[in-house]
Amino acid sequence: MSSAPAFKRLPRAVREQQMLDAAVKVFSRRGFHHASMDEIAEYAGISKPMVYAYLGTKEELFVACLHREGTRMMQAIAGAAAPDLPADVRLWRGLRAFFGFVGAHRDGWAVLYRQARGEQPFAGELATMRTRLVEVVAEMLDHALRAEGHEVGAVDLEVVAYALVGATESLADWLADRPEADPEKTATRMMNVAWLGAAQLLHGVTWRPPE
Amino acid sequence: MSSAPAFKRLPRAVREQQMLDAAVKVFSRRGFHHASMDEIAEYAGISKPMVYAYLGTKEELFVACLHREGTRMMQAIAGAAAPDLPADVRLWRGLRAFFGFVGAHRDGWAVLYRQARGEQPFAGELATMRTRLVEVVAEMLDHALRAEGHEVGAVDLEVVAYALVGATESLADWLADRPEADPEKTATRMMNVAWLGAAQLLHGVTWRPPE
Amino acid sequence: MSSAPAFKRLPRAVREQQMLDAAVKVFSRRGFHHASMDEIAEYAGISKPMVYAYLGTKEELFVACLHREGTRMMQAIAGAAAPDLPADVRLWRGLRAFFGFVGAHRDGWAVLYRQARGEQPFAGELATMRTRLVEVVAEMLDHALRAEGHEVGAVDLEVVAYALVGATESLADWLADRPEADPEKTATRMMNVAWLGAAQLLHGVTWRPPE
Amino acid sequence: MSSAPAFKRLPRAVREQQMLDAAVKVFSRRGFHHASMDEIAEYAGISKPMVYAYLGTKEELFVACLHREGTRMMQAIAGAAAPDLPADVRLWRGLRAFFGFVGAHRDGWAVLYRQARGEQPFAGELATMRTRLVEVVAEMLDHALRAEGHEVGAVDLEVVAYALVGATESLADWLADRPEADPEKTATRMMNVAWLGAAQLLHGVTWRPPE
DNA sequence: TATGAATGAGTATTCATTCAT
DNA sequence: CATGAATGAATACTCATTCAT
Repeated sequence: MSSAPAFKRLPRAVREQQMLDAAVKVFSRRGFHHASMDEIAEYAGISKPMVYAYLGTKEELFVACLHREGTRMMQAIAGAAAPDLPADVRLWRGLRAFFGFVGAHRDGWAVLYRQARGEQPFAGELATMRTRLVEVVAEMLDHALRAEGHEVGAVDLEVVAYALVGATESLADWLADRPEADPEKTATRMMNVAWLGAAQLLHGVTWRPPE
Repeated sequence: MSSAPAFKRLPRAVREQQMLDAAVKVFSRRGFHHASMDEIAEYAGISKPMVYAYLGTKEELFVACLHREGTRMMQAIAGAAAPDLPADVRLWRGLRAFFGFVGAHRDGWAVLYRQARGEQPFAGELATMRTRLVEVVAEMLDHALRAEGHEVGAVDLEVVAYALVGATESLADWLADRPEADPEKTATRMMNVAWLGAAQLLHGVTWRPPE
Repeated sequence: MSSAPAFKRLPRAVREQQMLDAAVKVFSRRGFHHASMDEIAEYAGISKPMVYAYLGTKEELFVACLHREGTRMMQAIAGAAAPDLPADVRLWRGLRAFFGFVGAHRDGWAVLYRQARGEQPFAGELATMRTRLVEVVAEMLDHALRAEGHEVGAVDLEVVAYALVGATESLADWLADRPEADPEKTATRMMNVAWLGAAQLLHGVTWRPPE
Repeated sequence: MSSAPAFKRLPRAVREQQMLDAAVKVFSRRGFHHASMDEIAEYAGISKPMVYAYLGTKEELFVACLHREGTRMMQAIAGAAAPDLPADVRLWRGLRAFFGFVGAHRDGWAVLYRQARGEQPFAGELATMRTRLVEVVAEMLDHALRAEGHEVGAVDLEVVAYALVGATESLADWLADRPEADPEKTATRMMNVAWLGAAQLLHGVTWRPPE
């Protein structure tokens, strides 16, 4: 008698998470534009006005999804790569955590992120997220380079970090599209590309355009 | 009566190019979904039914744009990287051509491509395009590796090529967003990342996950 | 065979008038907010997108109605009150034309106007229309006053004109709500109030329509 | 524990007045349709269900506002124009009180009234209010006419009263829209129009407020 | 009494797409 | 070949109103 159907009149915080869960699912499946607020609400087992009341417009909802998933991912990475480890170990653990996360949430961050890149309204949120990633990577590289006695311009560092992040994103896509692929192996491959390249840079080896 | 204005009744091929020009502009500016067929037709100075008659539905039109721009880009690269050159030179020339192209057409391929990545309907076309790129890169690497006496699994090669392509795409975005940036310098940076990494691989150096 | 159903594929100008007719009817019946674009379109025998294509948003449509009806009314008045007549004759003819118009279009201008007064978005259009009326009246009064050697401040004139216009509007409402009432008689009564004033009436002075 | 904040659990009558205050403010600012019950409740510092419990639906709430403000206005007028004074003095005092009231509550009665005129659901309430005004005016005129030995038909009287009320409403709007305007002056102008009529004004006759 | 949670129903607006001429 | 006219279908968003606690 006292345990009435537990899914009615839930507190706001709970409902918000349910809605975000549903939204992530639907946005992932359909894409931002083909996802309808109706479907999201229905999927969340709630009526549309609640979604608007709690999470705002469709764009805001998408940003909220992106934000939550992005934060989770960053936490996964941060939890894996302690800042007092050597750069290569940090990079490896970070990559492993990243690909592990992407592999474990194949309809989460990677898909939303991919979609957001095509839409101007999300440029701001995206820039923020990518900047956080790039900063982490750049800081890692910078750290290592200084330890070896090298100095690199900020722009150079940023660009290299961008390249690494891009490569990683690309492999994340590759992984997200291949359910049978192994995240750990993918991370290893990425590490090969990233680190063997970076290691050279660390030792002062630089490629120059011919002539 | 008989001397009608010279810009009417153009041959079909010319008209199509005009439409594609308009479509590329509008898709770039607004994004796929926010671009309206009305605007595209108006921008092309033609009526909407003509667009449909010549180039089909909106999706087909977008694919046509993507295709044309992609082909142009591939040609620019192919024209720069002759297959009989050494791998590093080919890679460098290819990258330089690529970034030069992206820099010169800042509202062309890179933007369309970025948008297409978020939309499922274009997955096929995209896969085709990326595959062509990946194949070129993979073939380049394979060539070089065999010359050095190494053998690499197909999947590994594909993944590394993916990573390189992803890194390159990422820097293309970086470049497309920064009008003041120099394509050639960006190409050099990318080459540093790609080649110094790849070169190690060529020499059989491989990174292994610890323990 | 050649006289196909005449109400298809009509030229724009015709359709626009049909739409305006329908919109005036529906807005009058339901009021601005309770009128739905659906109903207007259906009433006009056309699909909704056409309404948007030709007349714009709901607000713009309402303004267009207001404008058309207002212009018609002003023309009716202007056609009746030639500027070279004495002020009282002009006033009388103007009033008669006005009430005649309102009486003849009981779901037209007066109703729309009444509705518009309550909604802020129409303040601009309303001000314009009322200003035109007030100007006509004020000019008439000023004309007459100067002829008598008097001079009155602009504000005073404006206020008096406002009062007259207000009184007239009020009677227009009164008339619009009473199908059985006689416009001409109403005009006469208004003329009495406006021209003679209550005090005169109290003393048994009464204005009579000429001949 | 027992000394709860003193502004909770107020007696019903007080709460109702608070709500009405809030509602009048919001309705005035936004207009009937654009005002939301949410905003009203928030503005009143109370939850929505309370508003419904105390004052009923949105329409009923609006009517209640209209009613309260109208009653206040009528009291202001009635308090100023004692029935044993001569007609012109009563009219003058009534007008002065009316414009004074409108000027002092620029977001009260006049605005609500203006809005109500456009909406059919309020026709009844409006008619009642206007009728009360018209009756007062008509009675005043009738009184005076009989004193002078004249007799006028009921309809004529009603129409004249309507015209006067309409003129007054119009000037009330004029005043409500012009924060810098002086209510007393406006009343004087109205009195001139009402009492003397345009013809008198043309001949230089002017009414002056007594004393 | 008082409220946070919840919703049904309605509506403006847009857009790809197709006839009829 | 070329176009103005026309529409079906979809969708974001709002709001008055009511339960369950």
